[in-house]
Formats: sequence, structure tokens, C-alpha cells
Amino acid sequence: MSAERGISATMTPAGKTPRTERGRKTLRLLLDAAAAEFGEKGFHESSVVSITQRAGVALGSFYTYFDSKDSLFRALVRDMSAQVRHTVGPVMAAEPNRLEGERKGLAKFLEFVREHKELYRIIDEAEFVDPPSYRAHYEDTVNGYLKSLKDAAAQGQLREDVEEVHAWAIVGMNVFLGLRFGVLGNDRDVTDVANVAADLLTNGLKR
Amino acid sequence: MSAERGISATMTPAGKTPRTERGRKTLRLLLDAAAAEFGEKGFHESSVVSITQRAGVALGSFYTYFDSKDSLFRALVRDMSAQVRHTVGPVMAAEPNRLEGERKGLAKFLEFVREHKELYRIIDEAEFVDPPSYRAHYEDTVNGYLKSLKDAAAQGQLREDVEEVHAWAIVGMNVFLGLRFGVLGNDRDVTDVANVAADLLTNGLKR
DNA sequence: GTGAAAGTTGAACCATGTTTCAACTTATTG
DNA sequence: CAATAAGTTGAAACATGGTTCAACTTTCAC
Repeated sequence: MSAERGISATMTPAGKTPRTERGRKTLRLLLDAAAAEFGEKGFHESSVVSITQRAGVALGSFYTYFDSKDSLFRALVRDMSAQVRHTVGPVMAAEPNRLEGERKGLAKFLEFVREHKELYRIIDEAEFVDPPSYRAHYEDTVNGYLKSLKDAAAQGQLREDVEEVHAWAIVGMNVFLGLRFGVLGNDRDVTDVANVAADLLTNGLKR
Repeated sequence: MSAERGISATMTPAGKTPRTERGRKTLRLLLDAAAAEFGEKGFHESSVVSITQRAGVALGSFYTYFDSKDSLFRALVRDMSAQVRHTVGPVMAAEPNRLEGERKGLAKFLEFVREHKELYRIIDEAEFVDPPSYRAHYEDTVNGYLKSLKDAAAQGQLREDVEEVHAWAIVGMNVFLGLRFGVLGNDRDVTDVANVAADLLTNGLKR
């Protein structure tokens, strides 16, 4: 969860950034409690009361750091979205062969999802709680993907006509494999799943 | 919307099925109003009051046909899920060549999504409002897919090792293309998108 | 140390919206 | 044309939970 990460200034609304160590600690308690709560129960079933109880702080303290329940949720979406990119991106980038990077990146992503099952509930629920964040998350993801595909194509590592449709298709594939083999079930080895998927992506379905 | 379709007995809880023509008409008004309302505002922003107003019936009538707001939502998810399969399935099945069927099926799906943008909000929100329905929707979809892939493989139309991972990958791809080119934007021709995706699926990314 | 700033507290306020119900109207059946 | 079943109505009961605020405690700078 976000316990290990720092508290950035953009995390809370203007004028609500904690100024002392004590304040930063309370904010961190709230963010971690919220991630756990939203992950378990979803946005609407979660309550500010319950989040503050879980965090071990008083109800009123919540409003020292966030304007509203929605505002907290937005902070969390930004946070999780960045976390995925920072975890998976480098693994893919480190591999000189793009198709091999695809395989390793997917394996890493599946691993990440298994350790952070709350990811899906939080990102998916953004479609309803905060549509702009939802859109932004996928557009950022796809754009990063498309760029790296085009670079690889320019280097002759894969077909030259890669375009937006390909990027959305691949992201969708990965998201659904994460849903099935990360969130819904653990009944397959992540490397195994990544191998099969990477092979499909490389060679296609044809005989 | 469901206006043109009949009211099946499984649509409402036991003992709440309408017994007269007048009752069936009211139920239909409620279902259509609900699909529109949930599609526009999502489950939690929609209210029973507003749905009954939209349908032009009294608040109390709602509880003649549904046990709760949740129960209505469940009925709607089942309904939309079946509608997709009944629209896309036959188009794919009619084509003797499986890979060509893939192309035509995706085109049909994109078309369907453009005409029923409420589909995504309703299915996606099931993840939170009624997880079993959500799971069932995708498992049914993937299982149908996997079966048809295996049939085609047995006929030598595509690689022999098709398995569950492939099916989830393809469904994910289609869902995301529907999100991007059906719901979020209309800036591409559906056949064009389907052609690119089918080619990727057939031949893969390699040079 | 002292005063100001930062942070904490939780009861009370408030808004929203689901569900119930008893009186009423319309349809069906023999 | 009863008699009964089916359907309709909307006010009121009920539940939930987000947000405010004024009194209080802790921290920090000088």
C-alpha cells in the first residue's frame, strides 16, 4: 500500500498539505486505511467514519486533509495509476527486445496485481466516481504503450504499421489477463500465462 | 433498449411476475426507464424515485415488481449480457472461417456498443453492485469464445494449442476496443478498427 | 517558557433516498 | 354484476452517512 511511499504535495487539495511530521503521519494513516477500505468494499459501501476508525483517528481529522470523500478517492486513483506505471514500465524498458519486454512486463504486472488486488476495484470504480481520472488512467497507459511500440517498430523489431488500435488491444488483453489470473484466480503460474500471451501477441492465432 | 423484448419469468423475483397485460406494460416501462437512468448516471446516482418518475408510474408500483433497487439492477445485467451474446454470437457463427468471423463479430460488437453506450456502465458497475453477475457475465462470454476457438482449431483453421489464456486475451482486446472506439470516441470507422484488430490477432506483432 | 500555528476531537446537523403500507382503482372470473 | 384478485398510489417511516464546527491538545519557533 502507500505506507512506504512519500506524501507528495499534489496528493491533497491546496491548503490542506500537512506542515508537521505528525500531520504527515496522520495523512498516511488515512490514505492506507482508505485504500484497504475501498479495495474491500468499494467506494459507496465505504464510509468516512469507517475509514477514520480503521486509521485510528477522529472523524473530524479527515476534513483536515481532504475536502470530501470524493477528493480522497481522486488522490487514490492518481496514486495507484502511477504505481502501476512505475512498477511495470522499467521492467519492460530494460529489455532491449520489445517482444521479450512484453512477456516480462506482463509477468510483472500479474505479480503486481496479485499483491494489490485493490487496484482493480479502485481504477474500475473511477469510471463512476470520477470519470476524468478513469479516462486519464487508460489514455496515459495506452499512450505510453503506443510510443514504445513505435520505437520498436522504427528499430525493425516488429511490424511497421503499429497504431492506436494495436495499443488499445494489447492493453485490453493485459487488463483482462490481470483480472482473470491476478484478481479472480491464482490457479496458473504468472510466467506461464505471460508466455502464452506473449506468444499469441508475437505470432497470432493462425496455424 | 428492452422495449422490444418480451418479459420473461426469470426477470423478476418469485411471486412478482405480472399476471395481466397492464402489469407487463408497467414492468416494461420500469425496465426501460432503469436502463436509461443507470446508463446516464450509474447505479448510485440513480434513484428509485427518479426511475419511477421517468417511467411515469407511482413510487410504490416499483415494489410491486422488484424487491429492491439491487434486484432491478440484477435483472438488467442479465438482460444486457444476453443481448450482447444474441447480437454478436450469430454473426460470428455464420461465418465458416473463424478468423473472418472474428473480424465480422468485432465489427458487429462495436456497432452494438455505439448504439447501446449504457452497456458498459451497467456491466462494469456490476463489479460493485453485484459481483456474481459480473463474474458470470465474463465467464460465460469467455467460455463461449473458448469453445468456438477449440472447434476451429480442431478443424485446422488456427493453431492447435488454443486455451483459456487466449480466450481471455481476445475478450479483453474486444472489450477495450469497444471502450475506446465505441463508448469514448466515434473517430474511426468500425470496419477499419475491426480489420486492424483481426489482422493483429491473425498474424501477431512480429515483423 | 510563551504564544501562535497546526492538529485533533466527536456530537450534532443535514441531505438524501430506500422501503413500507393502508386506502384506493381497475381488471377478471363465474 | 357481485366478489375477488391484481395493480396503483404517495405520504410517512426509516436508515444511512457526509460534513461542519467550536472546544480542546500538541507542536514549534523565538
